[in-house]
Amino acid sequence: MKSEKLKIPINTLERLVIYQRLLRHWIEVGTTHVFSHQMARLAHNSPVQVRRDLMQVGCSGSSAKGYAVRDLYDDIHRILARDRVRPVALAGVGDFGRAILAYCRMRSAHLPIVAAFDNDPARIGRVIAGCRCYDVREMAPKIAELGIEIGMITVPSQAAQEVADRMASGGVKGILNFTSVPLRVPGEVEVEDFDIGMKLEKIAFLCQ
Amino acid sequence: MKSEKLKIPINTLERLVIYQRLLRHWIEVGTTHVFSHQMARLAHNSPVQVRRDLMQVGCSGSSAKGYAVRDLYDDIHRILARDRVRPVALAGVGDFGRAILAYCRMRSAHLPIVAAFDNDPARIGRVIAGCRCYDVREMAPKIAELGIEIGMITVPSQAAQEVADRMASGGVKGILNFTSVPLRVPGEVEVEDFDIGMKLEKIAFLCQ
DNA sequence: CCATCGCCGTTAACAATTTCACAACGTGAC
DNA sequence: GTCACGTTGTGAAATTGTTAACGGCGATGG
Repeated sequence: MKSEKLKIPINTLERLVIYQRLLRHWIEVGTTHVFSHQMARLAHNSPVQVRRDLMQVGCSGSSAKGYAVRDLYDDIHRILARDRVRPVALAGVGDFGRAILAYCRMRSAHLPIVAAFDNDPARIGRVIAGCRCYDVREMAPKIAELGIEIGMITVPSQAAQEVADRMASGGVKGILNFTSVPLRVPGEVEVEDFDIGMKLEKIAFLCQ
Repeated sequence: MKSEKLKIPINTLERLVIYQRLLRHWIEVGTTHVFSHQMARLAHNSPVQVRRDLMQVGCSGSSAKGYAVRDLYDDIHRILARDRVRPVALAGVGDFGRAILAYCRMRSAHLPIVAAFDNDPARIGRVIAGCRCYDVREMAPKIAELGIEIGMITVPSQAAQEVADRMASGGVKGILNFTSVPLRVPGEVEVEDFDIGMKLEKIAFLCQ
């Protein structure tokens, strides 16, 4: 399966990640083949959608057995990761930050959190959930030094913009923003907002 | 603005929530009017899109001053909330759960978290971040008793499905799933997955 | 008072995404 | 062998979402 120069629609991309998660589960359970309708049921979408997505990225199955779990997982992983490790930084080691650090330890290794930052002296210098915590003021040079490409922001709202500025000046390419503050960043930096409030409102609206 | 019988596309809905968040910020800052292009810049989309979204839900502004912040906020709020309070429950008071409890305390009151659940005796019976914590085994009756319509799941992965079952049997209409486990629920229950891993992969892909 | 300007509201064109419909294919039953 | 079945892969249609284009209106400044 060619993973080169594929223009993957944003929606398809999101679903691929979901499929990957499902596949990981099947690998653990020992399932070797799955049908599109099985994936669809767990991914909350339709079999055709699944087939179309997989077709779009060049994966194929057999009409008799469905898709080979292991192969499919590897293909998707290759597409998403492109065989590169991309170090991640996390700013703000509160409840949220700690939860994320813990969560990410269990994940596949191509997006490792290699540094945490905080402004609380009680945290600076310690290793939290397997990750060293630095002073937030060292952020820009550390990001450059460690080749960090992606930053996650889990600081209190008031500090969010300042932290984003530091990340941007350190040279990150993308920011995952967990605060509800709309960030202003240089044009070349991608921002993805991760807003609990939004999802809550969304599901409240959908199921009323 | 009539909030009745509007069929709002899912994408528009998501953007409305974003606009609402921006507006709340402007209210705090004391801004009374905004232009579509200002909203667009912070919402990471185009002025036309903003105007179209607002038109779609029947909000209007003036060409001279733009949109009245307060009115717009109220309109959007009315559309999203429909003048109903919809109690929410949270299962799993770990780091993640606590962070969410704290976060939601500051939010508008139509989606209040009225109960938390856990299986840790050290937490059961206590009030955490302003929210009473019950035994997870009481969940179904409590949900019915308190009229809870929406559940959030922040328990460890292994427990996710069991908790989802309890919620469904208690009669929730929607579930926000923070675990990376694909949930199986009765067809009438809406599930929204909130997956950090997915967002991380997405932004990693986008900014490479 | 009139000209100009910037922005809103709306329709129409355009692009994307999803769904439909069905051919092709492998498998298992008989 | 061959028939029936269930699944994949995919063009085409339908739906949905986005962008472009433009008339209109109120404000502002001569």
